[in-house]
Amino acid sequence: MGITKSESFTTEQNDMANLFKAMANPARVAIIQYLLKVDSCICGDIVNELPLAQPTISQHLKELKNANIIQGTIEGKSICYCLNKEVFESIGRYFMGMYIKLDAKCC
Amino acid sequence: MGITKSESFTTEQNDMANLFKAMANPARVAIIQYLLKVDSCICGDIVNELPLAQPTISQHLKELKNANIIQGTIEGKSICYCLNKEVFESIGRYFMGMYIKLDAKCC
DNA sequence: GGTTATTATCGTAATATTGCAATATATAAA
DNA sequence: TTTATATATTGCAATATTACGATAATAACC
Repeated sequence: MGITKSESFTTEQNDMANLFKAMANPARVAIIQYLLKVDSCICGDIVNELPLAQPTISQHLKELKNANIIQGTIEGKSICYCLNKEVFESIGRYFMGMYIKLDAKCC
Repeated sequence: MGITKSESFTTEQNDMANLFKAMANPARVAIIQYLLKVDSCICGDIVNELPLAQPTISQHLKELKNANIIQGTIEGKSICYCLNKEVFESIGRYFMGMYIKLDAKCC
């Protein structure tokens, strides 16, 4: 179908899936990496950094914002974007927690 | 289009995006959580655990295998699945690394 | 007011994903 | 060899995603 049976799964499972979905695109990975590289707010030069048209990037930024991965504040006629530190901490803990729990008692 | 311009991005960016894509579905999140919960190899009762048809689950397992998130070994007439510990460690480190790098010098 | 620069939205085409019924394959047991 | 059980593959319909041109909205500047 292309329709995921979200109602069959827990809210937590759907939330995790949506968070991963927000990062499941190379353009959005590139945006995140760029924001990490400059290590500060970026006011309006993301479009020049990526090989995609402006509406496309605007759409990707919107999805990252919806997922709470970045935040944008209006600054004059441009918008300043930066990464949401807490999200990365919680994702990191999620995976490190899994790693620690896993005993690798595998076949 | 629905087609991502993969060729415009680095191999690393595409690899990360593909890894997230493999986890960007509640059914696949549920499979991972189930394998984590039982904390051992599961030989053939995944289909009974999820509210999806057998071909659908088979397909999800295939995608998780392709992403190297799980591995499956044939055991008689069923297949034993378990999580790939290293993947979770490296994803965890990736995010914790981002968290540490981020100075939160945000607007 | 008008102009310019920046970002957002709309509409749409191309492609991808999801889910399942039907069927195929594989292995064990009888 | 036949039968039962477990998993994979195929084919397809419904829906989602990606990208972009055209256009709108917003805000600074003159």
